Amino acid sequence: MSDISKRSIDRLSLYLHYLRDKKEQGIKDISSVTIAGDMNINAVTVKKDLARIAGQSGKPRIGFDIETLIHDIQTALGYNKLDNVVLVGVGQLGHVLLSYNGFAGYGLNIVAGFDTDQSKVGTVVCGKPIFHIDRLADVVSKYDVRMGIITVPKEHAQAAADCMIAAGIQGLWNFAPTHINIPENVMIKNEDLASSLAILSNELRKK
Amino acid sequence: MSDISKRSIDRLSLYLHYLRDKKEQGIKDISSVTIAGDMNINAVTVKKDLARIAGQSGKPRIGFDIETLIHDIQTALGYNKLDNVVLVGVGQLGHVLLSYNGFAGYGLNIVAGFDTDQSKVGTVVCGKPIFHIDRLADVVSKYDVRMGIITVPKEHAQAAADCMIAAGIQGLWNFAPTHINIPENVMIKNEDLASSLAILSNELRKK
DNA sequence: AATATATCGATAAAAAGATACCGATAACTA
DNA sequence: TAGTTATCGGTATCTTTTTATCGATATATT
Repeated sequence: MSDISKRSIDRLSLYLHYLRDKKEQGIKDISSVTIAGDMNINAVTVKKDLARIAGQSGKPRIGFDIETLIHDIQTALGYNKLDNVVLVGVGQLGHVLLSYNGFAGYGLNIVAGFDTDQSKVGTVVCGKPIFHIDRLADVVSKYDVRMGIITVPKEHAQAAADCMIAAGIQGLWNFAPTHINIPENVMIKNEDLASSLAILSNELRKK
Repeated sequence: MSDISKRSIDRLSLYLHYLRDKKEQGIKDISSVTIAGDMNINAVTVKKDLARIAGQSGKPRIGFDIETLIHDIQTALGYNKLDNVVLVGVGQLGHVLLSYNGFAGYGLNIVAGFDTDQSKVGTVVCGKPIFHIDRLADVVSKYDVRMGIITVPKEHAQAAADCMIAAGIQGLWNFAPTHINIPENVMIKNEDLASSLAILSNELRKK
């Protein structure tokens, strides 16, 4: 159940957006071929992706029940359970993420922000308290936090990561544009806007 | 030269961060095996990635000259030429991207922001003028813009994309969490934070 | 009720990507 | 100067992912 490829996860996420749109339009059922056509993805790929995660099996001449399918994808992507996470680095980007109310829809609950700047400590951003980094371990154990978001300047990214790992965090979501060393048992996902951009730019140049 | 795989581009971007760190530490040369070891990537993969884009060939027992390698990666990723882009949707996230000075280092120059909100039109964010969306086509043709960033609320994402495509933009970088329909000849890169998160969360669950 | 058709899901083939192996080469060492 | 060693780069293999093909099935149509 857990061995979904990264590309498949990426696509599932796209299907989800697409299906929610369709549902809002009042459409009840949809076929994999229709999805594939609208999204410019090979139909068999779509079928494979859906077959792996769908509880229902699609009906010939009808397709899949959209509502059930949305639920299945959400479950597969982990959006239906709630994970507590913390955020370290309450700068501009940190603010944006703290303020983004949509995360709950993705099974993510930011319990608190952390910083070393005393002028930020004690404030509240969008209902989330900002603590000094010293209190990280407390919060992590209290709220059973497994994931942490890094939005500090790149000079402090390694130190922030070390703090979080010491506090018991197992998964890092890194927005700082730098390489971070982590032990084997910790996962990291680098959110590198520049590389996304490079991919787009590269595709564009091919034309 | 242009047919670098997406995964390779992703990795090249990581190498770049890593190599810049090493350069700052005063290190002159580095071997692919060292890079691979530090980054937990297979050594052959690193060699292949570098071989494809490096102008120099690495020297036995020394490795690659870091400075040259950095330059080669930047060239391969398109960071050494400057592309003009526009941004549509001057909300919170739009502000962050407009304010981010690091883009220049990635060959990206945001020439202007666009919005429909009259209270925003005419203002300047971080040196970049905000225009009404009606003026998009003018700016695109004047500055030879090929790429556009979408940071509008998801309800308006399709309309924004249509505007940009009509204005002649060929590549879209979409931050709105929704599916966008585009013609065949236009490229789109969906920047889906939720799916990144799902990938991390999924890896975490495997353990 | 019988037939036609759209769709699914499974199996097979093809393509892409990652990994292993090995000879060649240039720097280090004695 | 000669031998040793670390590293590169190319070829071959293996794995993963995508795409193609085909029979089965449920729905719609006549």
